[in-house]
Amino acid sequence: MYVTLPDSPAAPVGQWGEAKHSIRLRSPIHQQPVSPGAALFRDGDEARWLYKVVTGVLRLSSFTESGRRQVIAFVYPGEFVGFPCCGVHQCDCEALVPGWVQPFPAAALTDQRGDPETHAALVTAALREIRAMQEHFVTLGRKSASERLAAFLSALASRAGAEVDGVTHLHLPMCRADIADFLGLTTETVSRGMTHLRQAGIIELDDPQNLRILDRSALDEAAEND
Amino acid sequence: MYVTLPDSPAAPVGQWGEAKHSIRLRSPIHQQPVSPGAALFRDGDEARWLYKVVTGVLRLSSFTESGRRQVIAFVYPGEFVGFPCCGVHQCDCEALVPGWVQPFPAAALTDQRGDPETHAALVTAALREIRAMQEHFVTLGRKSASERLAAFLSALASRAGAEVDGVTHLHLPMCRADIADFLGLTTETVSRGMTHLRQAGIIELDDPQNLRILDRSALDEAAEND
DNA sequence: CGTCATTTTGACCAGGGTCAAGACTCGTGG
DNA sequence: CCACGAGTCTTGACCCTGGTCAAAATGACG
Repeated sequence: MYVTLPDSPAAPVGQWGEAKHSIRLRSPIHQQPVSPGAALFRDGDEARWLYKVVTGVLRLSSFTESGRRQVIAFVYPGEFVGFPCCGVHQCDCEALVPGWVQPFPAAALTDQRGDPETHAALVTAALREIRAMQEHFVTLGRKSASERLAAFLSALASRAGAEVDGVTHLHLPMCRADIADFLGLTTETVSRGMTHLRQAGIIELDDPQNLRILDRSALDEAAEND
Repeated sequence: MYVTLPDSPAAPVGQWGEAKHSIRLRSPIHQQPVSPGAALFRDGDEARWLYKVVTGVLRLSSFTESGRRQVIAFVYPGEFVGFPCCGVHQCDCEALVPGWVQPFPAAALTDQRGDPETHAALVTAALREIRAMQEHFVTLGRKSASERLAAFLSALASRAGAEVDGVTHLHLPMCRADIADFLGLTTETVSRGMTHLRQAGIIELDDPQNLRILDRSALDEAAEND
């Protein structure tokens, strides 16, 4: 039986609100801070913990033996990260911005004794992960560069966009290289894609990290057809 | 509490042996046959069952709204298929060759009451699925056409290759178009890739569906570097 | 104001997609 | 038994998307 400790001091509420489908869980483990540069875990690490992002954004990445990087996912508040296989983490996990994560014992994934509520939440999250990855397969395998970028921005807008007067404001915590490595492109191609979307009047860039989506339906169309 | 029925007549042992890491489970549900052309389930179907492949090979595929196909996975004996999200299947599932599958109630994924053994096996399979998908991301996002094909053949050889006198014999139950849609390529590129591997002395083709891997280490090298 | 990292833009080129034609296999029917 | 046709696979010619290389713009920071 787990010892129940009081929750750590109230979850810091940052710029990244909790996602709508978030599952709230009481947990005996204190939240812990994450900061850019320091890895939460690395490929090959023994997986003692899974984490739920409370605030901030994490980046999962995997490497080829020849050093090429593939960004597996960006993880936003309310989402879980660190699903192990054979008790071992499968990729590197780093924070893009300072934030807080809530650890959960990895054993709760396979063992329903202890906290059944946590167990159910973790399994549900794993299934959601599988679905998200299947959708990303289509993006990587069957979409052009501009379609990939549009699909990416559209998905991010749904997760982290702030709608003001019919215009969606979107902050990108990741750099162009991160986006490129997520979409299977180069930074140059991502940059060119941004320029095209800007020239088409679909988005507006305040600076490389902050943009406004002027025409959401055009963006969604660009994500599908070209 | 589940009603325990006797197992269906002995599992037919076909050309595709059970994978080494297979998890044996007693189950109350009868095995069912699958044949090419008939879908086991389709994208959007209510997910009442998951399936463990006993014999045969299945193909999971997903479609763009514009009709482009992405093959998500090929599923070999011993592997599970049909992980739902929100109670719904996420892609189409068809058999490539006649075979048998063992159904498991989808509820056993999220509900630990009933059969805890099945539950644990399904969760473990889901985690294995996540790992396999992460590896495929690297293939789709960061490998050239020839690297993808080599990586594909190498992976298949590990799963389904038959070693005879130091030469790995491999039967491909899927057509070139299936391979292409799995690797994010075209049939022509897959075909050219096969020719290159053949001309390099790495593989030998008896016919399009049957090949021998003459130099496994060269194949693995081609999968990584080029 | 200088340095450094990131982003953008341009010029060039090649990997792989597209289109088209042949080769090969297999099933069907005359 | 052979002709025919459909489907799959292979090969060739061409060209476009997007990668590569290089340089200029932009911005952060000491």
